Amino acid sequence: MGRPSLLPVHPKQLTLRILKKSKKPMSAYDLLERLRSYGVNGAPVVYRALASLIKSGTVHKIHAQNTFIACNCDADHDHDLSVLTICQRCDRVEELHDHKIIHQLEGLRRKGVPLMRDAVIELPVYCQTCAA
Amino acid sequence: MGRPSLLPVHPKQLTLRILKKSKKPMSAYDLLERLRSYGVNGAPVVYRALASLIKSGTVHKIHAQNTFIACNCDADHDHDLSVLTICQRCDRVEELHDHKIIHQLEGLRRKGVPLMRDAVIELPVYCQTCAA
DNA sequence: CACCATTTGTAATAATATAACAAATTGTGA
DNA sequence: TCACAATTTGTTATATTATTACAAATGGTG
Repeated sequence: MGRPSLLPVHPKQLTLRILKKSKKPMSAYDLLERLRSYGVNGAPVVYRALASLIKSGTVHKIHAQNTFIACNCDADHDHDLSVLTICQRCDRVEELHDHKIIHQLEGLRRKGVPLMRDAVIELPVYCQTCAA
Repeated sequence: MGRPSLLPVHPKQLTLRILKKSKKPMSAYDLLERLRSYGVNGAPVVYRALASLIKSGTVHKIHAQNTFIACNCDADHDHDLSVLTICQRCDRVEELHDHKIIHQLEGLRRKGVPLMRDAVIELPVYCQTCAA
C-alpha cells in the first residue's frame, strides 16, 4: 500500500469535502490554504489529490481559470459530458443541462471523434447579471 | 500614441507571423525565445501582443494547454464560435468545422445564454492515431 | 510650453504546477 | 523470515506561466 498518510483523514477526502462545500471554484493554492489546518504542507499533496479525484470524475478542472470544482452529480452514476458556462466578467461558473448540446456532442462521437468521457466543455459567456 | 517600439517591426506583427507559420500551438515562452532574435526581451511584451491579438480574434488561447494558435481564417471576416479538439495523449489540436455544433451553440445564444463572439470550445479527445 | 494620458521596455514578483528525492509501508519470492 | 522491489507519502526545490510595478518615451491638450 505504500507509505501511510500521517493525517487522521486522507488528503483526498479532505479535498473533496472542501470542494463540495464551496459554491465557487477553488484554485489549488486556495485548497492548500484550507488544508494546512489539517496538516497538509505541500502543493504536490494537493495536486495529487486533485489528479486522483479528476481521474475518477469526482472533480473537474476549469482550465480557463485554473480552478477546480466538485462534480454536482449526487450519485455514483457514470459521468458523461458536462458543459459549463464561465462569465468573462465576474468569473461565475454554471453547469448547463442542455440536452441538445450533449446529444450533439454524442453525435460527434458517432462520427468518429472519440470524445473522452468526463469531457468538460467550457463556454465563455456573459452571465445574465453581467450582460446587462 | 505613447512610446514607440524600438524594434523595426512591431512585436504584435512578429508574434502573429510566427504563430501563422507554426503548425503547432506555441506557449508564450516558446514565442519569447523566437522573438529574442528580433530584440524582444521580456514576457510582458509577448503577453501584451497576445492579448491584443486575442482581443481582435486573430489568435486563440488554448486554455487546456496554455498555448496559442493563429486563427486559421484567411480573410478578415467576422469571427464566430470555433471548436477545437485536443488530443489528451499527443496534444495535437485540430479545428472542427461541424456546422451542427455551431448551430447548436447559436441556439443556446437565442435561448438567452450570451455566448461570446470568438468563443473557443476545447474538446478533450483522443485523435485517430492515438485512439488505436 | 507644461502637463497628462498612453504605450513601451525592463525588472521583479506572483501564481500555477511538477520534478526529484528520502522515508514508510506492503507484497513477493527466495 | 529476510531481502528487495513496488508504491505511496511528504518535503524541498524548481520549472512554468503570467502579472505587477515602475521608469522612459512619445503624442495630444489646454
